[in-house]
Amino acid sequence: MSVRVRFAPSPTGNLHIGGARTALFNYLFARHHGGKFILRIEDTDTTRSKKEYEENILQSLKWLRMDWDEFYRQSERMGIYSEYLEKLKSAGKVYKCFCTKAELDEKRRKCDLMKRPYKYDGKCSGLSAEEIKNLEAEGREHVIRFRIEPGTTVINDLVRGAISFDNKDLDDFVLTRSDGVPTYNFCVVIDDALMDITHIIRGEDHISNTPRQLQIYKALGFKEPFFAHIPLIIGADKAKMSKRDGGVAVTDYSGAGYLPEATVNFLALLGCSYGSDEQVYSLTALIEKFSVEHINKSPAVFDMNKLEWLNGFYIRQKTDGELAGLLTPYLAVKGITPDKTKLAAVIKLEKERLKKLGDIVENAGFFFTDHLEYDKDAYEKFFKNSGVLALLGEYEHELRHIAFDKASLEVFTRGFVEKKGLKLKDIVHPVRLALTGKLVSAGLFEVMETLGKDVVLYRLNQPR
RNA sequence: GUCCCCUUAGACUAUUGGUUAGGUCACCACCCUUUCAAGGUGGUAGGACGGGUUCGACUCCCGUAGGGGACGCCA
Repeated sequence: MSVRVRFAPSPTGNLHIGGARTALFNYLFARHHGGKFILRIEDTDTTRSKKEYEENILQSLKWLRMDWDEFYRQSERMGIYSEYLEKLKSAGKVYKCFCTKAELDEKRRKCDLMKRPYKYDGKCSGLSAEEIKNLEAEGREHVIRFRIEPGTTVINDLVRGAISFDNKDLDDFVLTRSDGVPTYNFCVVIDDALMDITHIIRGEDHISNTPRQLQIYKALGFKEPFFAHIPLIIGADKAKMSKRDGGVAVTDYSGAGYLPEATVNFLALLGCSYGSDEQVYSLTALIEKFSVEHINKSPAVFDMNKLEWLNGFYIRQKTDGELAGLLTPYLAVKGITPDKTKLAAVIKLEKERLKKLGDIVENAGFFFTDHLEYDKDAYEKFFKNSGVLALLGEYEHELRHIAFDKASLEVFTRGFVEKKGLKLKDIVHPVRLALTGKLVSAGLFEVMETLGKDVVLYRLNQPR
């Protein structure tokens, strides 16, 4: 049987960067084996699921270049779940539970107080037909719970080997809510079985759900899939990823100007290896080399440094033309709409200095503005010095007669400082400050050439 | 607290009982140099701890410590 895997996000938030990695591993596995990658939206939580989140998830997956072969939405499959619920009912595997949320909350609170683990106590598991009738007559709502069998449940995990659970640590969990909508633990099983999912690759946060799900497989006589629980991504502080780690949503990263190639490459490297010391992998290369055997067991820290390095690397691989298209939106949001020639010249200078596309604004904004903002400390240091100002004045004066290409500018400038008995840096730094407002930039003479004579002469006069 | 999982440098990883424990990011130094970046060269830094098993342990087993996850009418 050919491989079929799925990514099953719930649309209760934007696609999480960790979720994207889970999707990636599934995608790589499917493509590596020539199997199918299925996308299934798990939207049974009707109060929290939002269409906009589903759209964000689809958009993020597309941005990462992951295409899916089949698409499902659990909310559209309700009939199927109730059909299987009937089977469980007639097999006596489930029961109605009339406990209210308030009652359960109270029990949980008490357990917490006594430092005892909470587990549903099975209060309603032995209700007689008559008791049920009476409760229903009172108009009491109920959920359906699954009756856990005694014994032990073993997960044969492709990443971790055998993981075994004593069923007495499991409680009778809810299959359908009081409004009749089935819950996650029920729907996943039905869907995975009916969709012929062969391998379930998901985050290790699902390990503890797996024994419950396995019980449903057994009760319904479904064939068990293979499981591979992958380690989670954690933040620099070793806790869950948070906003401070650079964003939790894929769209945070796309928005900041990380390239999909870099993001995919980086995520693929977290918690997995590919049989060589190479760090740079295209999607195609990842597909070729991916293997669950190479997935690690321990959580991986999301290392911004490495992401930035990879992203800078991929930016440098882009052609100037590609970069023009990529960078334009980042300038546009700042109201900058450069002409093609100017943009091309700026890209040449900034390309190898960008860690992310969004850096273009900070790095090169001065090329496109009429109102320079000067670095405050640097301004004090250089432009409160009459000697420096006089020097700038002379430089500007002589510059009027110089051809404005970087080679001529450099020859002239070197001659100028030599004549004055100065070092090159004595003129370069104040000039850079006057032209860019900053102490760091691309090569000064290239900057001058790109800025053009008029602007350069004008800006050299401004500090006075 | 209970259950489950994990543990090679600051970070990601290689190693599958015999290696001078390898690579990458970060960091440091030097080169290049007008600053930054890029590039080049070199460097600092690692098997959590304690017991076993074995001729030999990073690798296997046990314990401890630390970390992560789960404990919902969320997924």
